[in-house]
Amino acid sequence: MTAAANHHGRRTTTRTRRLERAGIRDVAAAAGVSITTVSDALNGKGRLPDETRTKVREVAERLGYRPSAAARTLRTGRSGLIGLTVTTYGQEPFTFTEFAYFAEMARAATSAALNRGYALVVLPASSRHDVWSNVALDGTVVIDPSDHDPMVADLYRQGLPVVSDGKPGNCPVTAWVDNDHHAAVLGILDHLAQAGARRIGLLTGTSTDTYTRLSTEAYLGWCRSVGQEPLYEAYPAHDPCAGAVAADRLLARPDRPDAVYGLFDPNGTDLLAAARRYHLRVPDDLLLVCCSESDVYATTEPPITTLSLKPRRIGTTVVNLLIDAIEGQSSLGQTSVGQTSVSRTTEAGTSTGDDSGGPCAADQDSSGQLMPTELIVRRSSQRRSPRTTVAAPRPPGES
Amino acid sequence: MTAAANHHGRRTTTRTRRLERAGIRDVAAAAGVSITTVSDALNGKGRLPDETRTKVREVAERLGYRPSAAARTLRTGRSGLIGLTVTTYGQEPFTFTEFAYFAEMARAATSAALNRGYALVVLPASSRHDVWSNVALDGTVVIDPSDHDPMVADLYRQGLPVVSDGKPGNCPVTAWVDNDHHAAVLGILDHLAQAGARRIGLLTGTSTDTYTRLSTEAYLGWCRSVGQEPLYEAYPAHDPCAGAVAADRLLARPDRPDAVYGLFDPNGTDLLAAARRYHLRVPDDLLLVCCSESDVYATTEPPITTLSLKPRRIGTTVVNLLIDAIEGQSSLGQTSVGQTSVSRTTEAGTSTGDDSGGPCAADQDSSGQLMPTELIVRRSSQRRSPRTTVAAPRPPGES
DNA sequence: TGTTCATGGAGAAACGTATCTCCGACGTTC
DNA sequence: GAACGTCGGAGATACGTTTCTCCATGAACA
Repeated sequence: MTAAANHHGRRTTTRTRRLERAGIRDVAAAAGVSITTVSDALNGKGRLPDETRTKVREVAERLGYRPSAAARTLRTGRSGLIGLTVTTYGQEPFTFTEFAYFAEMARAATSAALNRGYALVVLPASSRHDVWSNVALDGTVVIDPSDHDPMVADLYRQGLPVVSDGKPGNCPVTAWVDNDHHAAVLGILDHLAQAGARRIGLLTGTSTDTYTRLSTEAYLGWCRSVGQEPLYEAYPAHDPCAGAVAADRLLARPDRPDAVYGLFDPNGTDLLAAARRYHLRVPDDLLLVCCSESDVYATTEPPITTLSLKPRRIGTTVVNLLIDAIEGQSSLGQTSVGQTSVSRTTEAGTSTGDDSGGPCAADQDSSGQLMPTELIVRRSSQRRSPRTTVAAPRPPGES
Repeated sequence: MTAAANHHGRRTTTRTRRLERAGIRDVAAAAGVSITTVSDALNGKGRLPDETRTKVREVAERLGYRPSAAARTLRTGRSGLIGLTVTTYGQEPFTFTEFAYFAEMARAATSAALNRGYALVVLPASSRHDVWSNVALDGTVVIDPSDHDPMVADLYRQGLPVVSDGKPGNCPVTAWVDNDHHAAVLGILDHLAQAGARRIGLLTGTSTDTYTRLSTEAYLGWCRSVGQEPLYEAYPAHDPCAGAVAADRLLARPDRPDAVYGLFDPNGTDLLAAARRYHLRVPDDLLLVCCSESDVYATTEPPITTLSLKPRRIGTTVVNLLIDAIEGQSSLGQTSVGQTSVSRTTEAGTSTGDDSGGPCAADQDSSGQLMPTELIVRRSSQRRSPRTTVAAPRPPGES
């Protein structure tokens, strides 16, 4: 009678396991129903009376039944896992300069994924091929892919959705999200000019990623348009010491700028230290802005104006876009980003066009979103009234 | 002849797929060998002549064959995935105060896992049950588990190895790693006393995690042993503003301390700001130390002495311990941590003892490792010669 | 009394791999 | 020339699900 024994002849060694984890068969046997019924009851499918459902659930609970994720994945083709790929310098998983940005972004991405029932697995681009080809991914988020990124290409070729943070150079992606770096830099330069800057310098990087390239181009374009000689120093952004040196060089020039924008997180500190060395008062002699997600710049002396790329917003958007693609909802325009205001939307597409032959996802265009940035104005870029954008609750007794 | 057609009668609809990804069967058919041979050739198992191996590999490459991770996991019971669980405050995946610590630790853990062929999946403890029960994990790293953590208990009950960062309170784990918080605090207090401190204050937290508890206890014990009245302020560490307020309160006391140790990362900044408000010079009027992984304290004015918990070392050790457990190498003592010097090793065991009945891993004791910390001495805690431990290359022209 | 439906549920076929078992063929050796 | 070890590889099974198909049963209806 116990329907357990005659499972179609399979599982002849019924005795020898029994120690192992309970499977769906065991639940079915214990509940006196079929496997189908258990599956349906637990997953809320099929047509079953409530009593059957609750009974099956009880039995499953009692046996401590946990469905095998591997089996489910094998059957359904969905793993509920999305990759978070990050470019690397040297051995380390994430880049130094993008540290705060990345951490915030990853945090938001994790939250967003979780909210929709997915988990994130971190896969540095430099990891051994066998590692990330060994995990069943439903899709991948790529942070700042390099041109012709082999990993991205391989993933895409497998038919997996790929969404990138940072407008992709030359690799095909399902969608991308990026800040409006051009507008951001122009905004900062205008802000500095309005504060009285006559000669604005730039601290930039030597790498060829999108962020560095677009920002530098925007700066050069602005210089042309207002007729200012470009004043910039470029350094390898992944080297923390090189930043301090470059900042020093920039302020040591005979044609010293009276305002500087630094593209990378530590630049504020670097520039402040350099200014101190040359006895330049900030903001009186030198206006300062840098791009950073760190709030230490709220408490430096003086507090430094920063550009925030809003990594949380980016992370959330990227993940939601990816999951939309995974679940086949190509519902453009309702990204459910919350209160995000998208400043502008352009179309990208794999402009090379010839080898569009991705096995799947070939029907929807590779589209992108530009997200706005936020300038947090502090004393370092203002010569008059120190009016801050973010009104932090100030403890009493401030001088 | 083409052995493809008669696969035992299965796959009757051979025509209809063909669009999908190539499976091992397709490779076998194309290479004119059996599935077994393909599997063996690709995995370097079995007895096969080299020519067969290379031929199979060529065919597999040509077809773009990627083994199904899900199927492999189902068959072998190994997913190559390890969970990284982190406690949460509110909605966010990781805690605010542990931010830099966590980021560094996670980074090292990711590297270490990758080096051994595993990938990390981030699973906040607050995530929906269905999410993390839906991913096939080989084991889990838990950061600072709370007492009787239900998630940890559930994982452990499933027979999964669990290694915790932070000595676990009351939940059973396979192994744990923690800093020697007691020794660290005593070291700092001695250091401050040696620098001339007479009344050392503490900025601590109100939460009950191991770190906060052990550190506070060490402080209180030290006070007793030297006969000093305890001077401390506790605040909810997850609230960034509360830290600034608590720092202010501590320095506003009538029995104001002449040295303070802050347990959390932002405390250095908080205390510096508070000292400025009260016109206290650091280090002349007030000695300062805080626990932080951030290098911003190298460039504050003055630079602040910090205690580093060496999160990279912890992350590496934790992951290696976990993978050792997963792979059944209960080889204690050869953790392959690299150049790490373990200061002391104690034995913990699930001291409650009664329900040791984890289905697996029951043979090896739940053992722990204490790792040393590092005090990075800077100006804020020295009244005489500013001799730093880390000799950062200083740019020329420093005043 | 037969026909139709809705209900509740059982059977069995995949999903794609790893691996255990076994088999033929080909030297070797006594 | 028969027993035997080794090489190279094929067959088949199991991993634990989901899901498609289909069958009873009883009620409603003509």
